[in-house]
Amino acid sequence: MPTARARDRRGGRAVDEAVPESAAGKRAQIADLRRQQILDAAEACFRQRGFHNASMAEIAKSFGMSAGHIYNYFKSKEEIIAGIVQRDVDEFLARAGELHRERDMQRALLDRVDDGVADKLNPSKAARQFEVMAEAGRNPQVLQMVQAADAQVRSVLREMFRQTHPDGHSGRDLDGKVAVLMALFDGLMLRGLRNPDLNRAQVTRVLRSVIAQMMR
Amino acid sequence: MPTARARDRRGGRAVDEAVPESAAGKRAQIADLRRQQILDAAEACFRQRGFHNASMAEIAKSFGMSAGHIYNYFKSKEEIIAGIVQRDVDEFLARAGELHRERDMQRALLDRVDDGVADKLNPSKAARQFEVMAEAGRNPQVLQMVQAADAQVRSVLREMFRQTHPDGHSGRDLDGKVAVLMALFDGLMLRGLRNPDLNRAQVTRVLRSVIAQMMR
Amino acid sequence: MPTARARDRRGGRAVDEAVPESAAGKRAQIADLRRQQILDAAEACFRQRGFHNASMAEIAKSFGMSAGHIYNYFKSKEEIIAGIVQRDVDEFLARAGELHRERDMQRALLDRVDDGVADKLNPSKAARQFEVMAEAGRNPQVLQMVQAADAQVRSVLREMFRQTHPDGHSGRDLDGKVAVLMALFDGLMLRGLRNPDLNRAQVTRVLRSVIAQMMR
Amino acid sequence: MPTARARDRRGGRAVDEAVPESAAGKRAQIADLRRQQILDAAEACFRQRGFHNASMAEIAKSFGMSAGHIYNYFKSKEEIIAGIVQRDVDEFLARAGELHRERDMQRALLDRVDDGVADKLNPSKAARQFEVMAEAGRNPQVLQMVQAADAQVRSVLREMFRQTHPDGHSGRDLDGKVAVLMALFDGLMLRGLRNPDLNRAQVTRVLRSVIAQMMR
DNA sequence: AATGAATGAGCTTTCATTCAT
DNA sequence: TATGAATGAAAGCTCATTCAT
Repeated sequence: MPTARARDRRGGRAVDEAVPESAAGKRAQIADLRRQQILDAAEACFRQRGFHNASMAEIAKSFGMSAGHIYNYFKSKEEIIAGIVQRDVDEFLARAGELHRERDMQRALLDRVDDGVADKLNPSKAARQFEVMAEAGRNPQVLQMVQAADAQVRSVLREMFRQTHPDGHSGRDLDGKVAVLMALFDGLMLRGLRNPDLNRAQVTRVLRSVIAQMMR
Repeated sequence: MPTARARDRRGGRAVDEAVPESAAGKRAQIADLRRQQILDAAEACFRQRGFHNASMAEIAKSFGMSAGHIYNYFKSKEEIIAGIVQRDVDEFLARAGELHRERDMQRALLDRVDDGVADKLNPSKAARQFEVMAEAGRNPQVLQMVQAADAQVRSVLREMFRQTHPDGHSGRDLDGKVAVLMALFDGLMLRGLRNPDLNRAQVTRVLRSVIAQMMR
Repeated sequence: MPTARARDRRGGRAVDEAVPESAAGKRAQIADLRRQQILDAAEACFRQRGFHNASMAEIAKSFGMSAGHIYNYFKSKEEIIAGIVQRDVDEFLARAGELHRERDMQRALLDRVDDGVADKLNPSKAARQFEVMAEAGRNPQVLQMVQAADAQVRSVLREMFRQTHPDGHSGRDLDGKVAVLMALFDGLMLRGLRNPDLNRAQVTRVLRSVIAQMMR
Repeated sequence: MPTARARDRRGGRAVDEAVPESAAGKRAQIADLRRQQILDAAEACFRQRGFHNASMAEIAKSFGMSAGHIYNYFKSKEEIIAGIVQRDVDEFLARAGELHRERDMQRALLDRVDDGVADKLNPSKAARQFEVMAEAGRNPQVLQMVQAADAQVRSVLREMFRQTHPDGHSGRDLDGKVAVLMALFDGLMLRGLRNPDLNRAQVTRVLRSVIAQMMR
């Protein structure tokens, strides 16, 4: 495997990289790849066994790296956890960004309810969210990360409400509406685990109707 | 629950318990007390450090018992976790029971929205819920416990919807409505952690209005 | 059970005890009974689980005594082990005593070969002997006990050889013969465990013939 | 056995091992060394304190390894015990193998009586045998190992008896003779512990004569 | 005499982390 | 860059033993 990797390095360069790329840049790029591999592997292990039951050796072995080597890319297990939370958070923000770029945000949101429900009901994604939230309860760094991301999303949604009814939505309850809207989706994650037989189509229907009314 | 037990003792058992309560009875009483002490201490430790970071020694020391002695009351750490989840679940069911005993369940629910919101936004309670849900993701015993309790609550809420509109609530979306209603409250737990500045009164107002419309 | 025991105490006295037996004597007797009960229970537990895997609690529970109470009769677990070894040793000596009291010791021994073989091949008795011998390897008190008993048995067997051939058995090899004779029986214990399919009758036949020749 | 391994390396592998032996090969070599060190240390500790009184920490410290590191070579303490039993068994079989390769097995056996007696009377070797046998009484894996080895040795001895008297040894008592022959040696292990003053020369003399007669 | 609550030392085992190579 | 040998600190758990009652 080290051999294979070495070959890749020399062979592939000219094609997908700028010609005079510095050796340092090259190295940084590989380092980034390694970081992503580690995060991927850790994510899989954490999902199955939880943050504190998954061992570094396990993570390393799962993609053929030595445990010791991980420490060249992350200072500690904690930092890996933080890295994973960061990716979650980034994905979360990306979605909000998509919504934000739409012209009719309300319509876009309603169009996405189906996807959103499916996503939130996915039990394995949900389980990790809980792990993260539990971690946030005691790890200030993690807490700060999820709170910061949440603030950004709230700001997007606030704008959406304002866009819908420039005057109608009194500032008075705007934040409440945003909170309830977000709670609706967040709450689905618990639903998925606590009621595995839940019918997705039904939920989507009801949810869309509730949201539509909130926006009226 | 301790209250209930105390009632039993005075109320029902004059026959087999002498006035100077039997030694065996007193022992059982102390044993019960110890079990509760352990659960209380564990709860506190778990809240601060999580199920898997809190050690038995820590729990024991936190209320002055030796670690070894705990094993006279609980067979394993797992069993303590299960015991704590059971207490949560019991409390959860007790609330549903209260609702169930009301004549006008819809009105009772709306009256309780304020309390419900306050409860769900309590960050320390929320943190434990996440810990429990994360645990449920990999511990089947715990999963089964929360699912069973959830099923009971759902059945109460289904009845509430039916009571409101004997014919109006088509069976078709009944479960969806129940799910969304529960998701609303569940979701508040994430809100509380992710947005600590959330205004409770605002949320209550919006939430009450959304719920009222769902029931119409 | 304490009740039952109390009844025994009062009820049975006159019959099986001298009339004016002192209270102290009575107590000593009960204490003896308890000691035997403890040894019996310990023996059973040790047989199944070994000296060091059997716990005091286990032993106590197996016959309805509390663990703590055992310490009123034995100072430590070690002492129980010693007590058990002592009983083994006593039984061993009793057999030698029987032989010793016979007029024709050689004939008596040959008559007993069958029983001896059966006894030594009993795997559960054998297993305990090994436990004892292993213990003797590191516990001087136990070692001393088995060595002392062995010396007595050897002296009986020496006498047997002399009785058979007053002049023939040169002192020169007398001890060697005794040793080999004892080794024959001792060795059967290993045979029983290592070869569970061993045919007892065959062994007895061969063994008797070998012994007869040694005595000629 | 280590000797055998060393031979393999120099003799047979010029092909797949470069002169500066491969890193992987060297590592495997060190790993083997470590396994042997652990078994050696464990053997010594077990001899002094017994399987269940000797702690992993003790074993590790006795040759300067950390306790945790042992688990990189053996999955559990049980496995170490099994490893030690395996070494015993291998040695035991090696002796039977030697005998088997002789042309005149009977003569070879008689020549070896002296060594055999010395070996069996060695109290420290004997003590470990008892530990092993006691363990066999409750650990099926260990029991199976000693029984399998015993079966092999019996088969060699059966052949020896047949070789001596092609027709004379009726199949009828053949197994009995083998059993008694083995019991003689096995029994010496108990003799050595129970009678430390035993004169080895005497025993050898008597034993040789008894064996010779059995074979006649 | 008898209980069983309680302790504390010790056990096996796991694991994040370091470091020589 | 990459390995994996090695450590040491904990973890969960067991148990002989003591002691108030």
